[in-house]
Amino acid sequence: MTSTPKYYTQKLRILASIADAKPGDPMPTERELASRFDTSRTTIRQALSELVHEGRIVRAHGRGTFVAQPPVIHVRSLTSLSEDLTGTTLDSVVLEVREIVVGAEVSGDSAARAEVAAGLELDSGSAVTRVERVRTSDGEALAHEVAHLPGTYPGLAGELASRGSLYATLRDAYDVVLASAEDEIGTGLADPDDSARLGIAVGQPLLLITRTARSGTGVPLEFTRSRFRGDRFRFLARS
Amino acid sequence: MTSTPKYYTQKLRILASIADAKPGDPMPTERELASRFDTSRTTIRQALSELVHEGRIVRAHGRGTFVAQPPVIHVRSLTSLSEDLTGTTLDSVVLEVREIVVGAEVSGDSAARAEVAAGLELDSGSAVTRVERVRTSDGEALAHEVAHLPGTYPGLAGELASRGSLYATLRDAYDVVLASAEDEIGTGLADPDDSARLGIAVGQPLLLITRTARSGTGVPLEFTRSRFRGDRFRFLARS
DNA sequence: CAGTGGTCTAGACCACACT
DNA sequence: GTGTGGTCTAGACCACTGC
Repeated sequence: MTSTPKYYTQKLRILASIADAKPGDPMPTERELASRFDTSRTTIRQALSELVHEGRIVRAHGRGTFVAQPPVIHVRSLTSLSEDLTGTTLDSVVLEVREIVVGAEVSGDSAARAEVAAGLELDSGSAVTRVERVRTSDGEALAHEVAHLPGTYPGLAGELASRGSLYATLRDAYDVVLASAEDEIGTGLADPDDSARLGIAVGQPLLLITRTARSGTGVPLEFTRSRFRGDRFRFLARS
Repeated sequence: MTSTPKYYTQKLRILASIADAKPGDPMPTERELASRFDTSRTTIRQALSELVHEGRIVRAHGRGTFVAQPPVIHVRSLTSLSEDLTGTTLDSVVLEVREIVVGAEVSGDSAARAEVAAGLELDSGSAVTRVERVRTSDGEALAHEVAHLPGTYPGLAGELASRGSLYATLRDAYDVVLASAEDEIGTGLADPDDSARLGIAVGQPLLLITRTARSGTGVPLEFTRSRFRGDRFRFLARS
């Protein structure tokens, strides 16, 4: 049997020490923990890093380390296809709405555009509307979401701003009704872009969700990639 | 803007160097990479750790580091409630089948038992059948799964052995039909137990899935907690 | 400015696999 | 034994926050 590494012992001790702490409570500093547990700061950081990955604590550069907030649970209902939340509200901030041409041999993110074309089952050169949003709850950024809709949606930015929900906007302003959806869910790690957009550390676990929604006749109407904070979010699928 | 850390630059360089490598191909050793990129082994390890978390490479203690296999996608179909897989087969190894009493004030895992009682909507003291399995694909351990079924199932271990699928066994041998299910999905980190059971490193990201399945009348018939390897697995939910 | 977390170093020793 | 990855140290400096 492998012996337990030191950092893991420290992790459990730290976990026990915050068992009845409230979200937002400050933790001892890394140097303080290192001296208290008579170990190196490196080892303490390894223990703290796992607790950060598990969503138990959060680190704030220059300010300190704090006990984390409990996770938000995102309910994805089958019958209504609406998005809902237990307890809190999931809002969104639109970063950009623009038209692009998919599958084209343009510089840069051509792989991403080919993927969108495949997801929407479109030919190269088709026009697609791209909607980039940050999903928030209580003012805290939880996810970065890029949706792609086949064709053009004149005035979409304005309609979205006044309605909030993308699905409600599609239904009410454009008569587009989604009948089924498929979500592929995996894990990933925050890169520097995620870090900046979501205010989390690089390397933090993410929940990656790729959604393809279709009409009643099976025509793809939406292809969306979402990157949710793994420490603050859970996904609920009903079937 | 924050400057890019050195380990992140190395990560991208390493990623580029294995762009056209095949799964299973050996990587240079950590010490070799450190000397080649003129940096410390610590920094190289930080870069490699992220690639491990992302499922791009795997580390084997004492043997070396290798390019990882592509992930397996688990399809969770709504209509049949059956479990299926794209490409490969998802098998299972039964570790244990036994009866327990939930919610009881016993030593140790009383919190877990209370949780099971709540999930199955049972009173404290009820009898429950506990089925512990390891899910495998191509002989590789992908997940650890603990299912709880209300009541007793005489001969379940034997029936399971001859049929394989838990749902098929419940339906064919016990006339238990599941009509709906709810999956709560989040991320987690491998602890030493996960590490031993799944053959992965402590701290590796996991996909945590808690499933509650019910009869047509809404009575809970199954409460299962699964811990899937995040680097080798994706979950597909249809609705 | 002082204090926090973030990165990096050079080196040591341990645990494990293979020969 | 040799070589691999796994853990740990003591210290340095950087980047950010808030006084």
